[in-house]
Amino acid sequence: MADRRSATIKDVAAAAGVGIATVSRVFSGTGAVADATRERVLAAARELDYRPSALGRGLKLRRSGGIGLIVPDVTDPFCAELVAGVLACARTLGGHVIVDAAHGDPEREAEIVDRFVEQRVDGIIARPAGETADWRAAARVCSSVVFADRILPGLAEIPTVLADDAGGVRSLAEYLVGLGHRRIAFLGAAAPGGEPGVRERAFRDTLERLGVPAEDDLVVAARPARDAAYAAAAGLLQRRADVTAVVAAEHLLGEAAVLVARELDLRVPADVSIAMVDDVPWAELCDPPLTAVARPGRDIGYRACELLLREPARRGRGGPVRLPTELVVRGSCGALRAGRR
Amino acid sequence: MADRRSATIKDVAAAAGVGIATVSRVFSGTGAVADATRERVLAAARELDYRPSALGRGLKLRRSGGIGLIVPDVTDPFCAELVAGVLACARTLGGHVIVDAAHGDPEREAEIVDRFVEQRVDGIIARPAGETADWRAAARVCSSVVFADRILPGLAEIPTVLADDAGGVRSLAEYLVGLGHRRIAFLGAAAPGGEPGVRERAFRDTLERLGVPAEDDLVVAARPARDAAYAAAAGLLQRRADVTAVVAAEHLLGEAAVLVARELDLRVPADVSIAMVDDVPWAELCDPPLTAVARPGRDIGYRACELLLREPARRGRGGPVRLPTELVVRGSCGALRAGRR
DNA sequence: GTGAAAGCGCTAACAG
DNA sequence: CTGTTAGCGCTTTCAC
Repeated sequence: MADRRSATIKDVAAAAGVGIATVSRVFSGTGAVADATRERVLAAARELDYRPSALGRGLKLRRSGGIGLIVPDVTDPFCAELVAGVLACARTLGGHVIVDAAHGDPEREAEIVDRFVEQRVDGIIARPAGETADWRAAARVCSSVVFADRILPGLAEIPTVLADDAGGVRSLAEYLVGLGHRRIAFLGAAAPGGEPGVRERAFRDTLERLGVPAEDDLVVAARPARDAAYAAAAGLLQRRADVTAVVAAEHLLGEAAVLVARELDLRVPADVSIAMVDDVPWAELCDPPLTAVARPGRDIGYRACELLLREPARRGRGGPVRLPTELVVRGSCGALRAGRR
Repeated sequence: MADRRSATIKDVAAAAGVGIATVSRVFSGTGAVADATRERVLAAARELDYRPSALGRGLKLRRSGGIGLIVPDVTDPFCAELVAGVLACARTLGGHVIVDAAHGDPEREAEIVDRFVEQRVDGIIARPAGETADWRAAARVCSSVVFADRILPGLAEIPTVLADDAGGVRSLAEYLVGLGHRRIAFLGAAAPGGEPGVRERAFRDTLERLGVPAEDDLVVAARPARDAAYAAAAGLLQRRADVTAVVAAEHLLGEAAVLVARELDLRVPADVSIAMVDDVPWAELCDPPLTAVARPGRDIGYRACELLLREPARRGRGGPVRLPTELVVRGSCGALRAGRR
């Protein structure tokens, strides 16, 4: 009880009067051990407060049993869901998760990957910031890699789990057009958030398909930061007072739109309809509650982890896994009536 | 390049024509190595794509260089901030962070602690769910423990970093009384969120000090879940139509209050003022924007990590570290006018 | 400065 | 069924 350092397998073996291999068998669940012996070992272990060392085991097995997870920012609601999904899956599969945030910086991301490799993680899940990190080497040397929520152009061979962002934006656009809107603006992310350009392309394609002009002037891109988002939204709404609806490609942009509309004394949805991608928890707290496309962050994380740990075979076959989104209609979009604004 | 298994220190030593000890010295920064030799080693390592194994090093050093972090739920905004703070600090100190969520379940928490001990983490930071886990053993056997945002009655000797919740609630109460409110309700958490009862006590004390009656009937407790929070808020506001202000002890309760007020067609703040603890990102998106007490989640995490890794000496001395909160006044509280409601 | 050797705690043959 | 043995990759005396 007052041992300076914790008991080892050797101590337990001695105390139980067995060989260390037997103790190992008891704790690793490998091989067969007589019930009586097992009891004796367990008793000795309990007595000594023995904890098998994952370090020793890991060294022998040359894997740590952990997985590395890289997200841009753990405080982003979507990322947090992603993390939660990975944790949930890892738990059922008996692995632990090392988490780190790259904050969109490819250099930093590369460092994190390096560190994960040193830790000999069993695999890495990342919402990648860029191609600086040596993903291929990471996947090859000691672990496999799965991307989540973002596909990297040059690394198509890395298995990936995505939300069907295109489908989400499409349903948003169809919904607004269905309400009668014709001058619909799109607030997109400049540095890609999701497959680069996918959302914007889906927006344009859908409008075109429905015979609504997608004016270039109504499609703006902002850096994914609070101030930039606000600036973009304000610029748009002031420049084009005739827009009747805006689609925001991510929650920061949606928030900016709400704030700007309030600032400009535009009523939502009477003066302008607002809808966005990402059904953050506060969407229903807004007044009016915000119509949004829910992306399954948790499922993406869970699935990515499953892919990594459980289905190494199926990885990457047939392109990225794409999970469905869901349009959640609330009160922030209204039917267009003639003569508005 | 096509090695089946990654290069070891031995491979590098051979390739560089030196002993493994020298390679070790180069990579661990220990001891002195001639510049020429170092270059040779580095070159060989680069050639072989060598990554020192944290497993081997950890085994030798009997510590993994990582820390374990336990929160109730990574998707909770406050917890997410806490995690971000720990990550930030760990990064500067060169450690990695294993994260897991206990979801308020002491059993699960105990399992996580066990697992962390097996991993031989250098320390554990927890927003503890309960006393089931053997915190003392964890602190003794192989790592130290620091609590964050919650103090455990029976474990006062564990160093702890807290927000000044009492101060936060006090400022909220003072603010509302200052606006003229006299019938102020308190929505508290039944299962403790923060030091048990601290917020409620601060609320009652403050009112009393200011000569305002704190009616028991106006102080209600809800389980920290969405539905329970809503039920509690609805019950309160319907039962006592005469309350003019409500203080919510955490963001779930504040949100519930907002929703219920809207449901009941109460205008905020004209009919009822609402303020809450926890300045979540969407507080300013509400209409009207919510007055709230900001708790420094990130700082708490950072400080806890610092305490764990950098200042083992100062730990626990002089009671818990208590970080200040800040009252953020927005538009959800108004001055009481005679004859309201 | 540098190398040889002895483990750190554990698992996996291989004998018995 | 169980014990013995040989490492897994690294750090660290201790000589040279």
